[in-house]
Amino acid sequence: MLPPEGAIGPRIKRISVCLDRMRTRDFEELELTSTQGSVLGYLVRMGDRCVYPGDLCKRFSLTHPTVSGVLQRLEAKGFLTYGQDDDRRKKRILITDKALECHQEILSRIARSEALLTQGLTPAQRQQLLELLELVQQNIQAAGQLPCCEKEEPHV
Amino acid sequence: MLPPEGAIGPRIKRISVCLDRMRTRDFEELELTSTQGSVLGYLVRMGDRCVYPGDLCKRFSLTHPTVSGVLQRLEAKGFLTYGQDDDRRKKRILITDKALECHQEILSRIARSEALLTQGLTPAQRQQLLELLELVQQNIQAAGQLPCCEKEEPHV
DNA sequence: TGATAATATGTAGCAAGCTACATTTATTGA
DNA sequence: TCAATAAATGTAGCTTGCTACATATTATCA
Repeated sequence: MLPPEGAIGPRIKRISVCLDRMRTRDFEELELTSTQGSVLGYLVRMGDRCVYPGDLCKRFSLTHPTVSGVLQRLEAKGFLTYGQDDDRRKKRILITDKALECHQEILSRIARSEALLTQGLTPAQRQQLLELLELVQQNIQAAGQLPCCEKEEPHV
Repeated sequence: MLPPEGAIGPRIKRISVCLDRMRTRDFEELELTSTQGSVLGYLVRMGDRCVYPGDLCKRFSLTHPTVSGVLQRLEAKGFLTYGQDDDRRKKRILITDKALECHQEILSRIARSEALLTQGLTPAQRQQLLELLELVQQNIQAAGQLPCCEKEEPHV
């Protein structure tokens, strides 16, 4: 029975929540939240390559209703549009000029928050942290922690 | 401009979200969510010591409206009551028999998720990760990332 | 003492997670 | 070919975060 002081889980949760709070404040002047900034930043970095909502689910380990909501809010604010694709089950995502205009701001704010996070760590420590987090992530994903409603239940 | 693969922030966020999802499923048979389990587990471990909502804010780095909501739902499900204190601004939290009955289950589920998280890591790696996360947390808190509405704005 | 400030909590309303269910389109196999 | 399955997304309703605002009580100090 580990005392909470020595527990990894609560510490990760705290950092995640604080980081989201900080980033949402930092993104405020762009009319974006932390999550919206992350998604839009990813779309910007992907450039011309087609991105579908399902890709965002995998990329961010989120369920499709979550991604759906974020995309709807980004569309409502004019940062992207949501079109049809050849495969009409899919929706092709296109970022707008408004998004392109502020894309440098988005990327630099993302980079800034990332830099603040690992401030004072040596490059070796940073690398170590990254590798340890990868192991932790694998542990969770090995435990079958994909979103419940996304799981395929193969027919008998 | 770090590529997302090498970024610490997104990785921490992903792990945090996946962990919450996993724990909420694991807590399902106890009629608790991940957050509710964490809070109730803390209260159980505190035993007779007085705990107030404000203490939970500090403990979990959450704002008071968030804590308020969690406590209200725990009270609605009969896991605790919410009384008056000598200092009538404060509300004293008392866990009920229902909570005491399942407290072993709660604590063992918390321990189980913690164990899964660091499965396969050596004790040294685990310790390293903990220390690195502490540094990261200090970086965030040094950046003044306490909840905005909790901040005292000293009068001129 | 009594006004002002600080402390502790509550409520409203929003974003972002989730599950469960529904819908539409593609794919597959007898 | 066409029924059944899979895939991709949407919606409803919940919890958990947040900010902003409101309220009640205690503490402070001129």
